[in-house]
Amino acid sequence: MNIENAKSQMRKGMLEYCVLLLLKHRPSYASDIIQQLKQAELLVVEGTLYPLLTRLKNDGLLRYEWQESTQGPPRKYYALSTEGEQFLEGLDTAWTELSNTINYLKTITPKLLESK
Amino acid sequence: MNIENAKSQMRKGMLEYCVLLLLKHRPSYASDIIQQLKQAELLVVEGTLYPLLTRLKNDGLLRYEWQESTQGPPRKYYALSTEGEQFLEGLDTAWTELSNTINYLKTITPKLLESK
DNA sequence: CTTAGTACTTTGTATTGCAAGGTACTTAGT
DNA sequence: ACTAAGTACCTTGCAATACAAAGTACTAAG
Repeated sequence: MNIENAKSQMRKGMLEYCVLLLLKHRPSYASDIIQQLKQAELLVVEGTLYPLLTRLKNDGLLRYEWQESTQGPPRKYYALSTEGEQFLEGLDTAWTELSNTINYLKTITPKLLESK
Repeated sequence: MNIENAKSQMRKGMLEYCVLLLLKHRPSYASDIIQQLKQAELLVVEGTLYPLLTRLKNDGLLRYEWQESTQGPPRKYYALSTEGEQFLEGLDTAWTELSNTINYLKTITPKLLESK
């Protein structure tokens, strides 16, 4: 067990939320999403993102359309469906609840954190 | 894909963090931990927690000692090791970073949230 | 026509949450 | 004694998913 593995585990589930947040902002294609998440300091790789996008599309939360690129092969631009927007609202709630829970747990153990 | 599964995925990785936070507060045994997390509205079941505690112990992050109970069988009280405390600090950092990332992603998409 | 760049996809592995079932100790009732 | 109920710990099998690695395909430049 190392801290990197723990971070990776923390990202689990959050990735789905982050990707939907980004796509709500604007439709994007996979490589673009990876770059945007990188800017937000969330490292994701292709082998993670492509299956995730396919899953979300198969669940009806996303749709996509091909668009020509001025450079290189065509791109698959993903965007939220109506159902995807509703789902995202559910995730917003879940995130708020989880965030509150953890902050609550942190408040009951402030002593040791300050004693450093 | 349903929202419950998504929530479950979100909890992944966070559970480890939450359990360590609780054990920093005070040494506890498994059933007690489940009750405490329930109070914090984080539902965890035995089949999840016992393997997790065993993992953390095998990784040297926790230690335990048996204690007699006035009612029922003896209990395994888990507590953080020195290494566990350091690990927890790493998770604190990871949590803060992840939290900041998501809040940042939320700030770039405020429009649609307000348009409801 | 080869090379580099970009983009999409798939396969195999490891981790881990969870449902379900099992073991064992203690106490109370018959 | 024996049984039932309560508490606590543990294990097995399955499903979801992050990730590394390797593969396919299109475009542009030399």
